[in-house]
Amino acid sequence: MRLSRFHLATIKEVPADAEIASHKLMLRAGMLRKLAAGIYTWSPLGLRVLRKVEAVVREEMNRAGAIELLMPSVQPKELWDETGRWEKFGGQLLKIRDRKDAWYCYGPTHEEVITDFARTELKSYKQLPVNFYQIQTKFRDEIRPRFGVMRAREFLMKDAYSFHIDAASLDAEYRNMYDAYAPIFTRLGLAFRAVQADAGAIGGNASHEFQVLADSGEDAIAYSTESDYAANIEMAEALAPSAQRPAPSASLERVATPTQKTIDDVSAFLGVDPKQCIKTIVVRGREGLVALCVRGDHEVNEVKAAKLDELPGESALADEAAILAATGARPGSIGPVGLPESVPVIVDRSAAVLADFVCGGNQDGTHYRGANWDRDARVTRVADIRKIVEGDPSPDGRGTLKIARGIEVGHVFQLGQKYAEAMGASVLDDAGKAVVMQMGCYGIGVSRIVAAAIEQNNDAAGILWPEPMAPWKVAICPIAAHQNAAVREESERLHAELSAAGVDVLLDDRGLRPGPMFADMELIGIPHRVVISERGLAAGTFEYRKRSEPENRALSRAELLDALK
RNA sequence: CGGGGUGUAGCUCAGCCUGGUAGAGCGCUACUUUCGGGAGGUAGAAGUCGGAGGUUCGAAUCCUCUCACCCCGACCA
Repeated sequence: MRLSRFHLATIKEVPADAEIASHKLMLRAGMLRKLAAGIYTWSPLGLRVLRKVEAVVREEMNRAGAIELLMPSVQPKELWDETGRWEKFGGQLLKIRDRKDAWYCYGPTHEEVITDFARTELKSYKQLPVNFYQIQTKFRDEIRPRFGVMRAREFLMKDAYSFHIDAASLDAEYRNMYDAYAPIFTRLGLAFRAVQADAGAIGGNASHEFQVLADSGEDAIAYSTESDYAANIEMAEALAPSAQRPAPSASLERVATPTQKTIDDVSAFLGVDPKQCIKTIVVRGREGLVALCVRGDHEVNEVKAAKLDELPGESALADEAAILAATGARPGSIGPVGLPESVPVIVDRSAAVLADFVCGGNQDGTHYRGANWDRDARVTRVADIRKIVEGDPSPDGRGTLKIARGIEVGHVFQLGQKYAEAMGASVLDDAGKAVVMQMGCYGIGVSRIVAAAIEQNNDAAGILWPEPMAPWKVAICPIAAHQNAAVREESERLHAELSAAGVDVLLDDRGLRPGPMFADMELIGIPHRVVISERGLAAGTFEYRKRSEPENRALSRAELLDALK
């Protein structure tokens, strides 16, 4: 490729609204252009990278036995009504209307469409198992898109869906996909970790996420110092403390805390460790309100809480008026002591072993000290409802937990029969009996991988692409070619030779001065650079530099070709 | 959804408080000198000041409405 015939549009200034390295660099390198919030044009340069990622994903999916197809991005409402997700999916679903006023959505995911496809295509157990995938544009109307293509509304995703006669077959394919994902991210040069995950809105049983490790990641993952345990912090179990609850030794006493509402304020005011306080959160339950109690230094894990039987499947804070009506106090003074019978009190495992604790007084401007479970406060149930913190014991009993940040680039789910059941997707088994199929689904955020790779691989000069996703492998940079025919000829010859050898090579024939030319090649992250100059020609060597290394090397022609092929 | 902020040339921004002929840097075009780490000179093109309405002799500037975008929050008990 001759750069003079390509469209490269790098910029020196950092665009104002980019926050993180990958977003800044993608804009500076001219890979992206924003059209609207969370909606981007991929420039020719950006697209080259995106296509390379796509190619690796496609190759590994094919290798793992999945079959590619392509589904429509616009989907009729009727299909989504069948699973109830037209309503349940919420605001992320972009709903649109056609000229006849019929409703459609722009697909945020394709369980409905693939299940519809499967129920008409698949009739016999002999056609199973089968795994269909596509690489396609999705749209999710995110509350707050940010960081460029890291969290965009429109994005490119690889989504695969497998169909099975039974759970054992699903399990095997789940394992197969899990095993196929590691080589994808490894080939793309990413440092990643597979973690146990919550199934979220997609639903289902087993679920793992593949997280690229990066400080700018939006997810938190917990991992053990001693074992290979790793889980999204939403899922990581906080074990029950081994200690038994001490017997009460203090008597219950109401104290005035006129302006102290937060745990920090109350504990400082009363001279008590936050670990001796109970934090009470009031959420909307299935019927009425539910009180969630955790230790003062802990936080409620909303994902865990949402799974409680007492909650309607989501964790939403109660509004102040409802809290006041039910407890007699406002947030800041709520506690488990003396709550009405109608409010279940769910107590976290760590909170349940406290004695003589401080908690809200259910009367504005007061707290209790010396409170005790059972004696003073009713316990409906003890459950794991808090977020783990660093230093908690690992749930597998080996080591303690640490927390790292991650970018979710892949997610595998066992859906079970959730969609097949709702949409009536069944096949005949070997006894001629209709059996509802088991399903799995497996996603990879293709466009997000591009951003994640940059987060992990950049320096002051720009991007350092892992070779498999670099827009070109080699850049040829002629110095002062306009005044030196030999430089021109040698550059052309090397370009032709490498191209013929199948090397993805870029000849920078724009005629720029060396400074801007080098700056551009470094910014866009070409892994290998060869400088052709009068100096080098005179010495009979090529000046070669690896993007990841600080020094040039003088190579003979043979050495150079060897290094680049 | 709540709070805060910003919309002026392709990009980054100044000008607005205190109303009076639209600015800078980068980029772009032409010519020229220069040619191993984002060069210099000369000349030039380029903006319905997000949109609508209002106040005023006069609005980028003041007022009202509206749209878009950005940031923070949405675990506070």
